[in-house]
Amino acid sequence: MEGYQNGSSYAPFLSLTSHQNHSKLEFHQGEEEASKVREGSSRSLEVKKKGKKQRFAFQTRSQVDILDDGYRWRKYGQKAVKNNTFPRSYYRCTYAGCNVKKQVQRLTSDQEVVVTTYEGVHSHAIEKSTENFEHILTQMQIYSSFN
DNA sequence: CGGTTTTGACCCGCGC
DNA sequence: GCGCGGGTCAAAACCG
Repeated sequence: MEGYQNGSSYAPFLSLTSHQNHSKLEFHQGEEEASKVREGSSRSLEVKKKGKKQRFAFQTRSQVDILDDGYRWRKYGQKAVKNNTFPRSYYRCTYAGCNVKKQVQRLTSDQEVVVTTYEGVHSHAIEKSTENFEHILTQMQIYSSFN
């Protein structure tokens, strides 16, 4: 992580935490993702991104699944996971060249708790004001599931 | 009319 | 080799 640890630049999505030192944010620096090349198929999709895939998960108490963090997301899938009655939604940043993914999941035990997982780093500025999301940050809790 | 959501199919890795 | 679990695609519906 270089460049956005002081909040001077945009973190994956937590730029607004610069003044909120209350929450300790833990980034999960992703490992290098191996190149995935689908061969022999009608669609030859190659993911040759060298790869730093940052993953970050947290949970909030919200009654709505969609947390507006200032970016524009396009939903590309929804799948139900085992051990969870509620489905998990997959979103993607619609900015060109910005392949940030985000996944929202709701706990089956606590229906009010929504687990949001970000994956990747945004390479562009936020369009909307983050005041809304900023308020969410104050109540959000870091999901310490990584080891 | 354009972008986004929806929803089932497809695909892939892993365990048995 | 097959089945399961999870992730993604893509075409049509939908909404401003």
